[in-house]
Amino acid sequence: MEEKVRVRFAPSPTGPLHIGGVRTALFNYLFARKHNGKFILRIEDTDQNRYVAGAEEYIIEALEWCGIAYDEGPDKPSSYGPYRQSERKPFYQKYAERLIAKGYAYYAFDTAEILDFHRKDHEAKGKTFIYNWHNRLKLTNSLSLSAEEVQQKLNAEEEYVIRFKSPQDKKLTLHDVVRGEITIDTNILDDKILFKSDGMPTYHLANVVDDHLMEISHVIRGEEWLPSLALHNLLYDAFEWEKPVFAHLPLILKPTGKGKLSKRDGEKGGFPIFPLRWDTSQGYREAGYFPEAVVNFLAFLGWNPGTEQELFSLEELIAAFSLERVIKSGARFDPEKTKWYNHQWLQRMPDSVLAQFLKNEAIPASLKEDNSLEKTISLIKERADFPQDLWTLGTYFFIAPSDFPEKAVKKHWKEDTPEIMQQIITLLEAIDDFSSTHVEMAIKSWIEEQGLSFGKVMPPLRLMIVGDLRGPHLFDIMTTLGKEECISRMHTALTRLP
RNA sequence: GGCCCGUUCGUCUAGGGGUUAGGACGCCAGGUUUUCAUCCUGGUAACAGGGGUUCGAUUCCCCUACGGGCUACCA
Repeated sequence: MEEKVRVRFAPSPTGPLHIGGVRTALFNYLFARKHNGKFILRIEDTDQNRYVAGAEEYIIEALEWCGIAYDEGPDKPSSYGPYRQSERKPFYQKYAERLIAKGYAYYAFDTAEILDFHRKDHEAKGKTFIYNWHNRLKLTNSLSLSAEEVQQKLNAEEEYVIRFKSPQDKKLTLHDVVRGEITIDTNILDDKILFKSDGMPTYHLANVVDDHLMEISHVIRGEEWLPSLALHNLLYDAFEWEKPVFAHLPLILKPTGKGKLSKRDGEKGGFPIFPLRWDTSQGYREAGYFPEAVVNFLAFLGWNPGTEQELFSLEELIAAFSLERVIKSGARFDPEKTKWYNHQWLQRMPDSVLAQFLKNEAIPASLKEDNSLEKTISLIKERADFPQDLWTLGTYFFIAPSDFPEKAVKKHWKEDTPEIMQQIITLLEAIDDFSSTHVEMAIKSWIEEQGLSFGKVMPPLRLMIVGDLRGPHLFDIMTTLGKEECISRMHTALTRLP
């Protein structure tokens, strides 16, 4: 019998979600769906100073665009709510005090200035200031002061924080699905602040309390949280709560250089870092990526199915996903490969969908009624990475060429070319069945009859029809354009070329 | 600095005591397309270093190096 799976994605609304965050959400989502569990969105807005307006909406919109649907969240309430930590304040106060009552936490009255002084002082001596067992009695807190003094300060409404009393001389064995066992000496832990002087909890308290209250079974989060795992374990033990299973995901690293992927890298490397536009940074959506492609390449950053299949729909990912196959080491982000994924997904899109894109985004209004759109797309989509490429790659299907590249003209437009093309026009005019194979047959046999070379005819013909030496099979283009248009283009070209 | 985590082609990765160390992206070459791109075929390229353990280590252990994270009244 499988335990009930409940997982959460818990972003902080301090700005737009970047693709690293989307990846974390995705893995949680995949895991939940795989095990018929619930996926929860929880907004961790306990830092009032860093709150950014619009960030929560952005997160929700981004997840929706990616197809990562959550079962519970700020806009999808259930009995486990509310789903914004700012709306859960009473819980944290209560549990922080419970910890104090049990002797696992204490009030501390040290000011930011005094702590800062200690830190700098230690640093100057080449040491590190850690607020914990070896100096907590020398500082101002409810362990060093008498009960009367503490009560006096509390009554006077002096500012205080609540700190966790980290144990001394203990070896902790922590468990992580991705990394196995991790051992920690509690003596190097500091007495982390659980409850801030502004009445809000810190991440550590809020996270553990909420995960418990929301009955989270698996905590799947980024590796940056690994150092906090000891504290979180200790907290669960102090509350006498059952711990969830932990899985720490490897970080996504910069394409080049040092460190984890950041907003700057996108600007530098010319690739999106956010799923959707934020301020002046365009997102994957605006850059022409399909959500399917984004999800696909994100899934392969830090995970793989162990088979050689690389193209996965969301449904296929759900079926294939497992935490055991998550990779331990950080993954360098490769913007080139994201293009390849998009190319692959574009090939899988129905022509009707791509046609709609062209209609909406690219084609000038005057040309929108062209009914050969889908046919055109089937001819050019295989060379496109992005929907917008369909327009740049196939403009000539809609607009007759007016310029002809000098280099190509010089190479292929000879003295006798106009005469030959004139005869081709005559030939085309006589063709009734203007299908690709038929036109091809007619022209090819004519070339042979005349004893001409293909090289003398085909390149200039392409030049006249397309306006360049590129594009799909010429006879397919001609059929799509139709007899009249082809002949008209040839006449135009004859007047403009020497 | 301290603590924790990690290290297979340039990149994402498979593998795992005995393998020609496999795939994908990129790059290069050939083929197809009398074009360009796509596509197909082929090629390039890796077990960080040093000690152990072992008949045998890329695989297990230790050390070093390197990389990453954390070290806030931020998450």
